Amino acid sequence: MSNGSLEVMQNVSANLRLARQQQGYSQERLAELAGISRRMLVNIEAGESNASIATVDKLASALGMSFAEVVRPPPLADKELGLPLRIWQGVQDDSHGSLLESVLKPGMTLELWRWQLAAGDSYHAEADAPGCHEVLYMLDGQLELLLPQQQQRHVLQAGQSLTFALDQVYSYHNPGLVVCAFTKSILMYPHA
Amino acid sequence: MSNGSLEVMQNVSANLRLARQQQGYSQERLAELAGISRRMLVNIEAGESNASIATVDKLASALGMSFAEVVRPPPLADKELGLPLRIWQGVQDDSHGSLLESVLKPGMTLELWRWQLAAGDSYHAEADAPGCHEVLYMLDGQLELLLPQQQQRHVLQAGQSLTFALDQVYSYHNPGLVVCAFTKSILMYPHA
DNA sequence: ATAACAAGTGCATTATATTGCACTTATCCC
DNA sequence: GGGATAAGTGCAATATAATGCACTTGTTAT
Repeated sequence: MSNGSLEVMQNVSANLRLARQQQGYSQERLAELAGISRRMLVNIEAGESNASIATVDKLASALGMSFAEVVRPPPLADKELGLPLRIWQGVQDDSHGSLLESVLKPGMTLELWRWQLAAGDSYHAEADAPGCHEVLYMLDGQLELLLPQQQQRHVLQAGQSLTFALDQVYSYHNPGLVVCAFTKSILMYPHA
Repeated sequence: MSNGSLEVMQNVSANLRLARQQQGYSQERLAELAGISRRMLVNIEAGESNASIATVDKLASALGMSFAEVVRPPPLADKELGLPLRIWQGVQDDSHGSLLESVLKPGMTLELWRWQLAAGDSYHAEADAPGCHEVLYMLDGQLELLLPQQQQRHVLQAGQSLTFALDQVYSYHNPGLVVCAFTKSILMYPHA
């Protein structure tokens, strides 16, 4: 039992219920997928249970989420496309649900972009000037980064970040089934 | 019981043991501080127990850590596969529903943070060194930024961004009814 | 050598997470 | 109306997390 006062469990119940509803599962179906009883899921969603790590992990997996995602404080609710954005520079939009926009005025030593790539979408970029570095921070979903010159391929998850030099070709790809979102910072001055 | 195969519990045991030793606590002392039995702590550190959320949370608190910190993969996950490329799993620090997460390793000329402020929560900061600039980009909710030295007050909405110099006091406040989230970039110019 | 402390083990006991089932309530559809 | 699905409740039964204690092992210090 245990009262629902534990903050972490409150996060768990809120996140689970939201994710379950967004994916269109009933409690019974999700419990079945996770391999736990529906009774337990009811308790967890109601915040009336102090679940074990394993139980929460089963539910996270069944929903395609990481444990950290389920445990973290309230979700970035309206993740879907079309949230109000103030745009400083032109928007390049490639029709099927992807979105590229510059968050900052151009001409600074820092560029800041917010990107969304639709499921399955890709983007290829040529090499930029030496001394430029990119900082990528995943907000939602998954992103696959390809660096052919280094024969490297990385899959980034929400919450992870990655830094690399921009004097090489690279390409993005969204391997997931849902739209992914990330911020892309470009540092313009030379740096060790 | 449960075998020690669950990845999250492996993280928990490794992180707890490391933090406990770094802070110079014996198992008995930590168990006492956390309000759990020493036997349980032994099991958890040995990875032989599928602990409950509440138990892990008690231990995290006793060590001055956040739940997320205890659950995250060990810091060695700092995988440096290729030299110019770094993946970094953010370090979180959440208290009473707000969340401050360092997205990048410290020590770069660019810092990148992800913040969440609980509804009604505030944060006050003293003046930083000249030459530092902040770029704030709202992801969700509302944020009120106060710059008392300039007698300015700005309310930012999701999608908006704002830049200001850090050589002055400033404070954040979440005036909304829901949690707000934003990224906070700090640019550190070597000079000027 | 003895004492003292920290860490690990085995096991019976207790507390509680988890299950299963029967039931209610509400909504939607034919 | 009746039938179907989804969500929530109460309660006994079971599995297991969590406790307490006695014990071993290893280390350090006097």
